[in-house]
Amino acid sequence: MATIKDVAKHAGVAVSTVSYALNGNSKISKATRSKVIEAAKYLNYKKNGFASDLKKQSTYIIALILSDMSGPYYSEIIQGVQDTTNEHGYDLIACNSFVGSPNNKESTGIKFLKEQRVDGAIVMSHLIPDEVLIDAAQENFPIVVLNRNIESDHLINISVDNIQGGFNATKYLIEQGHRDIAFVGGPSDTRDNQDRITGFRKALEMHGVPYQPKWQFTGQFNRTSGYRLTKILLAQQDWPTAIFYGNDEMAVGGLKAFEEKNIRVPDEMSIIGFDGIDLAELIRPALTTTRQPKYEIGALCARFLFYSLHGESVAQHTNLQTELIIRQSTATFKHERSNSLTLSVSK
Amino acid sequence: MATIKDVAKHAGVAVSTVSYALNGNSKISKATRSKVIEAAKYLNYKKNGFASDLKKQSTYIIALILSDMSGPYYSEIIQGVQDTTNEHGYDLIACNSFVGSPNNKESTGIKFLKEQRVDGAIVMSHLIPDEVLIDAAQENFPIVVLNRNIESDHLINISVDNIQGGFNATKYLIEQGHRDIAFVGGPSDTRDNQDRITGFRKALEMHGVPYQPKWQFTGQFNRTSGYRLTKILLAQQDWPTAIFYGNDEMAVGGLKAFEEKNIRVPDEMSIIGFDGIDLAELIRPALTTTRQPKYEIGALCARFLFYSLHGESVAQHTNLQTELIIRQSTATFKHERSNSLTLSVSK
DNA sequence: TTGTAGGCGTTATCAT
DNA sequence: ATGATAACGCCTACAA
Repeated sequence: MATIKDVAKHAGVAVSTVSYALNGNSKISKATRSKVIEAAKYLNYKKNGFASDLKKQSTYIIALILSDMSGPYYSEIIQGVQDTTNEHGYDLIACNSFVGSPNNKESTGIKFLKEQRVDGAIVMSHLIPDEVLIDAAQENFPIVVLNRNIESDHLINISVDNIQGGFNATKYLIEQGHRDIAFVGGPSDTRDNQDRITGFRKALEMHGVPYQPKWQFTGQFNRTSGYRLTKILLAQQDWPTAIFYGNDEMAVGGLKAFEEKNIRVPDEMSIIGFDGIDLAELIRPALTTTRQPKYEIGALCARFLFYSLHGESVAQHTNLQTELIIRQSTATFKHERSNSLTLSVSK
Repeated sequence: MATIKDVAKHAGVAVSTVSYALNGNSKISKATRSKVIEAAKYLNYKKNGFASDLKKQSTYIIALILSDMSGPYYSEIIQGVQDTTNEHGYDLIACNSFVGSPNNKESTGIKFLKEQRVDGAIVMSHLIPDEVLIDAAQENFPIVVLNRNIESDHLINISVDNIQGGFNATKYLIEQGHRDIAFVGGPSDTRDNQDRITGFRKALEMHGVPYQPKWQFTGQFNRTSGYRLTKILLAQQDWPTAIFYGNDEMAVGGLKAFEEKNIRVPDEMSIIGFDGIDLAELIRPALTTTRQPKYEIGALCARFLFYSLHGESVAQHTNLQTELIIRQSTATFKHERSNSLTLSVSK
């Protein structure tokens, strides 16, 4: 690999001259510049990014840390981050934070955070422990975290009001006449899920509907898990008349389980999701859900990061509201259904 | 930011001792090591990744360069790349290659490629010019490219047989009795699209079905474009009985257009997509499509990159086959339909 | 077992 | 306008 020195030698000029010429400094004469450029081309010279970063102490890159780069949920959020990052002339890289390697290596996300290989980070994954974030965040290395609650300098919290979202969704179900409502959710150690449950139970309580532990399920935030848990639920003796799924993906999985059992949604069972992913409106029946302002979340995370990077002060906590979107997967509860359900169980 | 020197000073040892201690070199005594670790913790020392990379001349990171990180199409491919990368103990970062910045800056992808900020790259975006790839690829910097055909050292081509895929899909449509088949595709300057058209026309020709330029449409590989082009197609006087969409997303967009016009798929119109994304089987009617082995593509790209990185020889070109998946969006052509269509046009 | 010192490839300061 | 040179922070012979 040719270095700047080689180019200098080849062009018969000093190293510094090459650096100036290649970086477009105006004090280099036209003749020298073209001589340098030619030599660089001839030697197939490419600047070494690390050396440059090391010297300059900044990269103009920010990292987006996800729990799994391949998830569909992030799609729209990434769009928001991407656009904003671009607007500000920064580069964006995404890395994941899962720990799957055999050698028990740290995840890429943690590595980037610890070694400060970027100018700042947006963390959307819960797989990064709070302490790592707290001691990575610095004056010149701000971090934006989604859906947490960390009180620390240079750490900016952006959250979605999952409690309110869970509350409204449940309230809607109750208003539709449902009193037997199951909650089929994601991992119990994630704040998102906890908050949605909190909202769920709050709504139940406020409307005098008893909470039934037998109808609370815990799994993963994906389709397969939604499918499996629904099958388990259906294997139980008595069924709810409505199900609140922890997210849309789980609801889609649930839908498949109902299809297989020939249970009609929403006539025999109302279901509601969470997130408002694209798929929710494309599937049939179109899914009633709680929309998170995903693009805005992404854009806001990036904006706040840049504000902080530029020394402007930013609110430590920002809470975004959700919106209930009523589609075709929910219906008002009509009493007769209860029987038909019991019937289909017994056969 | 504390450096290794500060830690050395604080711990009362030499710089090299700190380096050894922190990197787990066995020749450091236990006492010294813990002294060093404590000092590091106290000063909140973090190794500077760039300095380290600069010295070591390798990063154990590979870059995945996409045209747009937020696209749903890549989801499964990324999974494959991710798993394989992990298996090999490398880190993976994703960056995009679109040029949207105001200052006409190079895309992040190109920057990473040129400055070799990683140990190797997988390029899935057509926004990176061939020449950039050709002169970025080096002995110690292999590049795997998807769906191109570049003959150059250290450049590994992995392609999906889009011609065969397009051919089989079209053949199937013809076998179902269709003779009036439209092609609603993506950008005409992408190889994927060109190849699918080639396959399409080859099948037409081979079965003696005339090719109709009026039924060939060019747009973008996304839902909106599929929707719009379909509306345009429907605004034309005569309709085909089947449509071959350039990809599944476009077909989904088309489906919406049909729904709006109350045209029943597949009874009145057969449609077929390409790719085999998740959505294709979830939507109603479930989409007949040509499945690309997406996970395998991702995994293979990563594997080949590592082989090359480890000095093993790799085939310069690999061609992966597709598979036709017949679902509910296609039906055999029955003659009467032709009339009912003309009827619905006139009203 | 620990310390010294040179160098990775750039950039930026200061002379010339 | 150009050149010499000292950092940037880390790693690693080699010496002690």
